[in-house]
Amino acid sequence: MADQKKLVEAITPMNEDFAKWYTDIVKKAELIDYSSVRGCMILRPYGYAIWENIQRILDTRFKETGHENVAMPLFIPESLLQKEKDHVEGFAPEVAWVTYGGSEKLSERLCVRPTSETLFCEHFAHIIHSYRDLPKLYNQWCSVVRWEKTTRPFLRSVEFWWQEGHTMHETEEEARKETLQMLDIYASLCENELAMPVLKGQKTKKEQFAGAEATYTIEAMMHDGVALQAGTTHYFGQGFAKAFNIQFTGRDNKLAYPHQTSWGVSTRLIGGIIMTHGDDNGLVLPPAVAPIQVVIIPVAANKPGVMEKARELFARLKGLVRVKLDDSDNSPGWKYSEYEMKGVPLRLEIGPRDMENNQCVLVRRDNREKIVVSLDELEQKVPEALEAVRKGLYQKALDNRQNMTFDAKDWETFLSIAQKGNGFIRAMWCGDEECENKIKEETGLKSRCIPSDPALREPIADTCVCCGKPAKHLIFWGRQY
RNA sequence: CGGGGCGUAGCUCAGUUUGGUAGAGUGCUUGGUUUGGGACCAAGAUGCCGCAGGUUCAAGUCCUGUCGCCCCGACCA
Repeated sequence: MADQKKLVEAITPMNEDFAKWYTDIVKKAELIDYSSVRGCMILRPYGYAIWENIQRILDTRFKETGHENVAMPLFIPESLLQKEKDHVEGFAPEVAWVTYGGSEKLSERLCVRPTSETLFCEHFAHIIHSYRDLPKLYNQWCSVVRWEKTTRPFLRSVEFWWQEGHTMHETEEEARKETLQMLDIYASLCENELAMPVLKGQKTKKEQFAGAEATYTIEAMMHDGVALQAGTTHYFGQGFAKAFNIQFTGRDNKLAYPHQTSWGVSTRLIGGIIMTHGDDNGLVLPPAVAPIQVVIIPVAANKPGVMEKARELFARLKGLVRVKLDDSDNSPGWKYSEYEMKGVPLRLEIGPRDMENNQCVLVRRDNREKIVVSLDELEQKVPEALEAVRKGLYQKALDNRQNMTFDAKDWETFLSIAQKGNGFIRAMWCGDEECENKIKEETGLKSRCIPSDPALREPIADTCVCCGKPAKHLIFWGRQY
């Protein structure tokens, strides 16, 4: 197409500079704006609407599984943060402190929450007395602050929006089950609604959350082969409960410490969507979270009956999908490019030629396929096309991941794959943190996880890829965002 | 936190070398013609030259400081 060139001019091509392509998209699709505070972003209506859709899906599932929403304070007194040793060591380097109230210096400085385990624990200590008070299944939607040195919109910002679930259970078994249940809910959101394949697994000790006994993760692979930690769930055991003196009287009339979990996903998921599905024409949104699922574009809108027909189609689709009619006087070509940039999954064109044939044209965002649809079948064909987009996106992302996942049985192979480019490397590991550190140092790759899927966990060799000692686990390695 | 680059109209940038009336393209507003892949004509509006000091008769331009953004590294759940 002659005009193709003009379309791509606006966005830096992916293959030329992936990082620039990414920032072009977040700005041009009007997802965010930068603010005057370093690393803090303004979520604009279009970006926030995506987040709202993610929230709605997750919040429904949290409630279906018995969780309740709460709101905790923004501030954590320093003494409270200090209570759990590993936790404070993990977070201290990146917390922001409030030292003044008005013009008075505070007697104790307050940390702006980087996560709220300590606040929840303090509260749990007040409200948990008996096994009858358990489980406590809490969640909060909020923003947190971590003073990151290098920031990127959605992927790593100083302030970001997320949900954090915090639960307390009578038994270890129940808490561990909760940890895995929430991981499944996250994975299902990613795989189904976000059309983003994720690898479920357990983090190594080195990559565990500060204060956790076990950390589980879903790892996505971006278009460029770099990993994105899309969500984590943690089993805490009784560590925090002991540090915060949370005790309850059990069924046996003895005092016991409850077993705890926490879990979270953040606006980083939006970064994942961008880098999984986006292309050189802009954002590509999975239908489930797209603020606009179908955009209706009238062609030759001044010709008799066209606008009326467009409004009629809008009214027919309105209760069925999130639909927008663009009746502005920009040219159709301009609108095509604009909504492609914004990732709208489906475009509906209606013009005089279509009206003569009682039809309209649907165009898929993922592959630009044009589908001519009889207006009699509109209500069936639109949802079908949206579902086709979802499947197409998932398959493309899955193919990309498979093409960029490699096995390495020995160190030479590992090195040569790591040097060649990005992607996941599957390799055996002895379980020793020294090997993990060495691999990080020499290749820049970190362990993503020990996969949950037994088929993926199947040993590919007997010895550790790094030191040659007997291997304990198969690990997925990769660079990360 | 180290190295490099950059802050001028909503956006992309020229102007800084050699100090002397604030610029272009695009976007925006109004009117008209158009409309199946970023249309065209005409008229108009838009600036604390990132911010604060300094040098100078005079600073977008020179000096000092500071804030922010981007890239590469280090750090990072």
